[in-house]
Formats: sequence, structure tokens, C-alpha cells
Amino acid sequence: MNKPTTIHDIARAANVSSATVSRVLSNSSYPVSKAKRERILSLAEEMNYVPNLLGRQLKGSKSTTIGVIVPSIMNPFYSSVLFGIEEIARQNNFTVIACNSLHDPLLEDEYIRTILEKQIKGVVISSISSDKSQFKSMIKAGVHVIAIDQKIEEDQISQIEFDYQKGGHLATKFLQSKGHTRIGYVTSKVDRPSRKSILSGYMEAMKLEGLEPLVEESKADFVDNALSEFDTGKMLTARLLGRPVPPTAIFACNDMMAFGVIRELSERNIRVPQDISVIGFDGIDLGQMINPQLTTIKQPDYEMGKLACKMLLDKMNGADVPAYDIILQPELLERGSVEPR
Amino acid sequence: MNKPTTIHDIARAANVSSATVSRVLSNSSYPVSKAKRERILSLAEEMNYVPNLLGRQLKGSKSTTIGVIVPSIMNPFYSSVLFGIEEIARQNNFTVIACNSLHDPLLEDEYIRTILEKQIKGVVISSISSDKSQFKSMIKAGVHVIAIDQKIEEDQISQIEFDYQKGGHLATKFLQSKGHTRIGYVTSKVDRPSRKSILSGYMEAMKLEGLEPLVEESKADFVDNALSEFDTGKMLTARLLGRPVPPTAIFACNDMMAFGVIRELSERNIRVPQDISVIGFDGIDLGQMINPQLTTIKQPDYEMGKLACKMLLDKMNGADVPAYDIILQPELLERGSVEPR
DNA sequence: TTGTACGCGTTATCAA
DNA sequence: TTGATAACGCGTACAA
Repeated sequence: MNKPTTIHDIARAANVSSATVSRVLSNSSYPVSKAKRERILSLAEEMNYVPNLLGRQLKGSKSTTIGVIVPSIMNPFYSSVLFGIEEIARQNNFTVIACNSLHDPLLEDEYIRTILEKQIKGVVISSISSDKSQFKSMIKAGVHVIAIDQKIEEDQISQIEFDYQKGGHLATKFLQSKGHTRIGYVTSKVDRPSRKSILSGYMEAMKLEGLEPLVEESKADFVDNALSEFDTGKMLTARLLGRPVPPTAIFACNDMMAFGVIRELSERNIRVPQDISVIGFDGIDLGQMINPQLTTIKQPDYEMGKLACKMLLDKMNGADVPAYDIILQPELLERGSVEPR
Repeated sequence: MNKPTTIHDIARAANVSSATVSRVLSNSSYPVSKAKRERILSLAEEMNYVPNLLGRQLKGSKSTTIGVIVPSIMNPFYSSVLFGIEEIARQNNFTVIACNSLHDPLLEDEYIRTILEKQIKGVVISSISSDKSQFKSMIKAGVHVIAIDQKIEEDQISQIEFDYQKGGHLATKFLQSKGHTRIGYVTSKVDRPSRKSILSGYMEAMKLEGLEPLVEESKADFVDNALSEFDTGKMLTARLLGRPVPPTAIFACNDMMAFGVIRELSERNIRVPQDISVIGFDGIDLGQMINPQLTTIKQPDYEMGKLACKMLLDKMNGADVPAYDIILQPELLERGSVEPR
């Protein structure tokens, strides 16, 4: 483990000043004679020169790292988002640090602090915190922020939203169009804007048709873990079936939960979709792998990640882009878990 | 976007030298009078001081970032690993950069180069490359490396392996113990040590019982995408069923593929497990959510990540730990997709 | 076209 | 107990 070679080492070896070496090795447009340039280049190769980005950044205050803060990459939705972000980042020679906030505002704060300390200048975040002071300090520090999934009401923060309300409406409407009138909605704790919007879309659609809503909400604090969502789905389904007049269709606030719904029904020998129809929300790939294939609302995760990263890089390149927002539209993925009443 | 305050700003405001400020703010054990210490602390608070880690690292050459290189976090196995790593990293105030190598050695090289440039001192990698020169340069640069999942034959690199061979053996043996003799094995391209080992475990177990192996291998180059594995599973199952004497049990090299196997069978109205038994390999949570629940070999993903990160941090803390390897043992997760013949 | 010299923010060494 | 100063590796005015 010997010390890495620096531009000074090369300068000495090439009998030039370190300034000249720097000019060559940092792809500066500064003119350097062909002879020296070539000598320096070959020497750098030979001596295994690796630029030290710390030094470079300390000087230039440009960072090639972006931070991504999401609740949990155990949730396939967020791992797709992260994957999309990383793909675009990679293509632009940026690197991504992955942070799981686990729905804990304190952890989120901690990550933001770290990001500030590491002089990172771009962040994509699905925020759980309602405290905006951290965002203000990021912006003051020149950090560009893109909010995905969960809206942040704050100037200078661009949003990539998803129309959850419309998604909730669309799913409910679809079940109605298949002749269902007793439509249950199962949801984990309605503690975030996105959850509220889906619920509100459902309520609205029910009201519009003069139907009585059947909502079961888990009060459990969130653990973003596929299995816990699954179990919640089972439990809430059991509750729904315990009602005097059970539903003929069940709408779940996410796909994992829908899997739980289907499982609970199967265990009770209730056939899906012949006896009860099920619709999910997310559109993760796994939905195509279960039996029956899950009809669901597609939320473009991977695309959302790519979009967010593009937007972020644009802003960081100082293109002085107007802070536009994007609202992605829901799409119905009709597969096999819904049948006419 | 005003300039961030530095220790010099605080020094000026407190009428002390920046050295004193540094001693206070970096939690140095160096003695500083109580009065000054408090003045500096409150001033730092007041002036919103955020330490610049670039400066600190440039000086100290200690990094609080680790790199993680895996084929793709779209694969739930690797996102679990990453999650486990990140959890331990977070607890130790480390940050994780996530890299998807997409099974491309060139990309892997590129990431390693970036890691070197960013002066990162610790890496967890599931390597696809057979070229060891990159690892040598990492080690020369003082980067500590932990290889997971895919073995790297190289001194100074600790391994966290999984006994794939035994896993393949175990799965096959289990099917045999249920009275199956015509056992098919479906696998994506056998291009990596892990794949070779599982296959060899299967072959060995078949040979031991004097049974004829039935192997279907996809020759398609790898795209680490859940859906492509799923489709491969379907396709290979179709091939298996086209044989003169089709199998009564199918062993898939990963869970995603097993899902595909089950789907293909269902579409042909072949019941699982009544007509044909299926066993997977990985033990991802989703296996509990499908119908029937997938019997499989558990590979401890999350635990592997945690272990890898702990090991890495130990090494980085210079505990001069002997470079021990860990071989995790397979475990059979008996669920509902296998039935006696 | 080249080199000198400074500063980025921090910590460590040395002297006071 | 404190402070001045020299690094760390790099890029860039400025001067030559």
C-alpha cells in the first residue's frame, strides 16, 4: 500500500510544473505543447495516476455524487426508482449514495446533514418529514432537490408527483364499471399525502355513484417491509369479510397488500376473481407472477427515477431551468384478478 | 446561497485561532479551556457551521463512504443485501454508494475506478469480472474489499460465500426423498461460479442415486431483470415438458425462475404440486406470497449484507483482523410447492 | 506556451 | 492551554 502518485510526482518525472500536468490531466482547454502533453499522458499511464477527486472538489466545489433518500429499498417500488436514478447518474458519470429513511424523520434529518457535510449538490428524496427547515438549509447550501412520490411544498424544489387521487378514482371506477357496488378499500395507516390521496380518490368515486364506502385501515405504524404489508392485507381482508355484508371486490393501497388479500381469500376457499375481485396499486413486476395475475394501477417507478435524475442533473448543470413540476398519470393494468359481478 | 461558514469564520468571531476551533469541533481530545470551548460551540451553532468532510478527508485520508457493487438491485436478492449493508453502515455513520454492474465487466471496472478516485476505502462486491488486476490496484491503494456471493481468488480479500453446491445438493436430495426420480433442473446461463456450483450439487445428487439428469439451460446473455428470469423459467419448462418422458419435479436455479415454472405449468393446467412439484433457490419473501407458496433453498441475503458490512468496517478499523472467510450454509424452506410422488 | 504561487477547509506539528 | 504554519491534491489567476 504505497502512496498514490499525484500531479506533482508526474511533474517531477516529466520536468515540468505541476500546473502543466494539471492542465493536461484535467482535460482543461488550456494550451499545452503537444510534446509535453504526450509525455505527461504516457507518464501518467505508466505511473498509474488516479486523480484525487477530493482535491478537485475542494477547489471547484462541484460534486459528482447525488443523494437518494427513500423510505426503504426493500420495497420494490423504491428499488426500481433507485435503479432508474442510478442508471441516468451512471451515464453522466455521477455516483449515487443510497439512504433508507425507514419512515423516520430523524433518520432523514441525519442523512441530509451527512449530505451537506459531504458537499453533495443534488438530492432526490421521497420525504417523510413535515419539517421544512432542513430543506431550506439544503437550498441555502446550494443543494438542488427533487421531490418524488411525496410532495414538498417549498419553492425551488421541483416535484415529480404521481396523481394518486386519480389513481384511486380510476381503480374504483373500474370495479364499478364491472358491476361491483360493494367495494372494500384496505389501506395501511393513512399518514402520508399519497395515502390520503388514494383514499380520497376512492371515496370520491364511491360518493359519485351513491355507494357506501367500506374502508379498513391498519393503525400500525409503518414498517416498510414487504411481508408486513402482506400480513396487513391478510388481516384487513379478514376484517372486511367479518362485516355483515362483505364486499364483492377489494381495492388494496399497494400491490404487496393485494397479494395478502388474495392469499387470505384463497385460504378461505374464496376464489379470485370468480367470487371476489381484487385490484392493487403500484404495478410492480411481481404482480404478473402470481396467480391470478394482479390487475392494478401502474405507477411508473423506474421511469420516475430516470426522470427525477435527469431533472436533477439539468438543474445542477445550472441550465437555470424553470422549476417545473411533473405529474405522472396513473394507468390501469388490466390483468386477471377482476371479473364482472 | 451564501458561502458556508468555516472554522476560520468562527475563529474570527470568537477571537481565537482556527486551530482551537478545529480542536473543539472535531471532538479532539486536545485540551481547550472551558470558556473558549463553550463560546466556540455556541458560535458554531449560531452560525450554522457544517464541517466540510472533503477538507477533513483530504487531510486525514479516512473516508466514511463505502462502495457496494452488485449486478442489479432490481433483483430482490441484491436489494436485500444492499439493505443489510446500508443498515450496518448507517449505524456506524458510514454512507453507501450503490453501483449496478449489470453483469458488465466494463461497468464494474468503471465503478472501481470511480471508487479509487473518490478515495473510498471500503468495498463490498459481487464481482462478475475475472480480471484481477483491478482488485490488485484497489488493495495497493489501501481499499479493503469483501467479496460476497461470487468468490474472488485473491489474497487480502475476505469472502462471504454461500455453499451453493450444498444448496443444489440439498434441494435435489429433498425431492428425491419425496420419491421423485425424474427431476428437471432449469437454469439461466451457467456463466458464474455460483451457477456452476448449484448445477454441480444437483448433478452430484442425481449421480449418487443413479438417476439421469434432466438439465435445461438458457443460453441467453444475462439481463438481471425479474421478468426476464420469469420468462426464462416459462420457456425452459416448456422445453422440459417437450421431452419424451417429462419430469415429476422441477428445480429452478432461482425463485424468480421458479415463479415462471409455476406459471407455465398452471397455464397448461398442470397442478403444482399435485402433478408436478417445484422447488426454487433464494428464499425471497415473495415466495410466501404466491400460490402455492414456494418451497425453496434459503440464501440469507439480508444477513449476508449485514455480515459483509461488519466485516468490512472491522477491517477498515485496522483491527488487523485475520482475513477470515465465511461460508454461509443453505437452509431448506419447506412450504407448499413440493409433494410426495 | 509555461511556471509560480495561492487557496479550497481541514487537521497535525511545533513552538510559545 | 493556545496559536502560527505547514501540509493534503488540485485548479487557476497571474506573471513571465
